[in-house]
Amino acid sequence: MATIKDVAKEAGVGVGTVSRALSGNGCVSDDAKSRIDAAVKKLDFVPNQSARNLKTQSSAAVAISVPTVKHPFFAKIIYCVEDCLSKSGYRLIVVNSQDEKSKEIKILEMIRQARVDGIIFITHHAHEYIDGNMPIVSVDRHLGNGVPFVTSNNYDASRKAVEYLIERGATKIGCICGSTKVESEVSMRYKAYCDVMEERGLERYLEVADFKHGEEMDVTDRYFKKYPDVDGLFVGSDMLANAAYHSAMLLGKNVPRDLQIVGFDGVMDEWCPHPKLTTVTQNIEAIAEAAVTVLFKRIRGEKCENKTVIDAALKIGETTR
Amino acid sequence: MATIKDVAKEAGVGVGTVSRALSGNGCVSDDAKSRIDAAVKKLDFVPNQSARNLKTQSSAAVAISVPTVKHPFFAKIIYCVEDCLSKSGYRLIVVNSQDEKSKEIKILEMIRQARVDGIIFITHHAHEYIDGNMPIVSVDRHLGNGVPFVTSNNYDASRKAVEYLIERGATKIGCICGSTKVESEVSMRYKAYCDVMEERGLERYLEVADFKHGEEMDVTDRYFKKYPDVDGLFVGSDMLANAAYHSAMLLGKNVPRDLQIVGFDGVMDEWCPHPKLTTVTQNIEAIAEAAVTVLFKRIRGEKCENKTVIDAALKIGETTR
DNA sequence: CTGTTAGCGCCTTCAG
DNA sequence: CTGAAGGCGCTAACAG
Repeated sequence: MATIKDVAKEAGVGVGTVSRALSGNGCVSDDAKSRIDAAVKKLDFVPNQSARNLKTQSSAAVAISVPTVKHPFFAKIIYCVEDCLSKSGYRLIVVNSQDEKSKEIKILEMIRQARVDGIIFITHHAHEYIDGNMPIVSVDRHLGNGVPFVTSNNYDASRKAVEYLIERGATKIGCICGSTKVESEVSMRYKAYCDVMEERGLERYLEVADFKHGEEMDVTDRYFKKYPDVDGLFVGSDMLANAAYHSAMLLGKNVPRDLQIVGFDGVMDEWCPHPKLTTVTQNIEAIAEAAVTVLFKRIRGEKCENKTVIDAALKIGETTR
Repeated sequence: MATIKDVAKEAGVGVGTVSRALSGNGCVSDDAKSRIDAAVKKLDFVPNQSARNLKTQSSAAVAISVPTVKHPFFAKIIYCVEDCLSKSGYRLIVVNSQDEKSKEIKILEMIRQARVDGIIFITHHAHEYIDGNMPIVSVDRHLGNGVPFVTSNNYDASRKAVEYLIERGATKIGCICGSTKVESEVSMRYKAYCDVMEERGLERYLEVADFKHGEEMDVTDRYFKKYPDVDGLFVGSDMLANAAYHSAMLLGKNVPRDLQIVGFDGVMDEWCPHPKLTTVTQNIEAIAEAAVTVLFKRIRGEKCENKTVIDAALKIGETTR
């Protein structure tokens, strides 16, 4: 495999000139440049990234840690982040933490091993010793210690969702959300529900459920047993909303006639063509882009906003009237 | 940040000894070892992976290229591959080719830049200049030139699926499959259907559709318009089978009473809790594990089997009687 | 068993 | 604008 030295010899110049020509840092005469290009082509030269990394103390790679890729929301985040990074010549290393703290700690190690320049960290755990000085950004979670994060405007969007149910004539409005172990913007979703209910003097039918991926329909079945006659339901995620739809249908409820459902995320439509949920659609492309932008700032050591909010919009589907 | 040199000085030994102690190659006295351990701890030393990579000409990283992570099958493959690799201390770089050949070519470049030790390549395109000497393995695709690949026993499993429909009383049995641009094991799915139909002297209602992710229901709607009275349907993927289910239901067909459906993949249940498809379940954990095993052999330059077949089993759900 | 040494391939001053 | 030279941090071969 040819090295920069071979190219230099072939082109009849010094290695420094080749390096400058290839990296674009510093000036090189057109004459030298064209001879170098020819030599590169002739020798089929490709710069060795490891050597570059060692010298520049960076890796042109970013890691993302998610509980599991096997979840539509995370899959889409990863898709968008990768798309964004590849445009800047960066690579994305994906790690499934499987919600295990020990695996997440390994990921944190990667920063120190110079295997990655930064980390996008989506976790349910608290990590004491990470702080805002490290090249880390989170999504939807407060990792604390000044770690910047990107999130949708969960509270406002959720209020709109609940108010929409009222507007469409629902009178007994319930809410199901997943619980979160760390302080998360996601909890704003049921907070908004509670606030709206309180303001309107309406009774609450709230369930904050602790469940695993795959147990969604158990949760919704249980909910309908407990509150059989709600006619409006705001659900904290589309996976759960989809489960609620099927639970309700199997119980003989007609959606949206007997029960209207509004979800949150806007990711299910890619996987399940039916039903088309009325749902708060997060702008995941924008979230990913913002996360990458903030992360790059952190990598360069620049100051950056601690919290970035991306607008989410209510999208009307077939589960409301 | 401490280097191996600092550790050596602190421990009062040479750098070679430290290197041997840390990597485990070569013998080190217990005395030296304990002093080195202490120094490592005191200095909070972490070996620099870039330097290691440069020296060893490897990266302890593998890349996987898929059309999109936003597909349950690929998401699960990635999940399993990552799990497998992380146990061997390897990292996984994920690339969405978005079905674009140009992006795939970039990925191939990564190998040469020594950024990755190997590639798991899942593509719809032909790449002329890759061959069995490169550390590449594919899934379900014949990349040709001796590139090894891992696949389910598509043909046999599909035959069983079609025969199961017959067994359950279906008489007008149709089949919908996605088309593939390269020679792919996936085409065995409709080949099996055709063979069974032929052997039994039954008429075929086959549609090999060329469509994009997201257009599934267009395909199935069209299919039912063309063949309104099939009462058994073998579908080449779960995404499509799910779409067929919803298409049929919206047309007033009762599944499984009027129409029985068998899918292929076994991945939808994680994303959509309903309906529980009767489907040929691929053993993706085993596929991923085999792909990694074969890839490691290729990386070490060992000979390996060109084709690895993993058993897929028919799983009975609620879309057959 | 151990210290020393010579690079891995590249980038980046530094004189010219 | 350019060539030469000195590392980046680590491993592996070598002579003790």
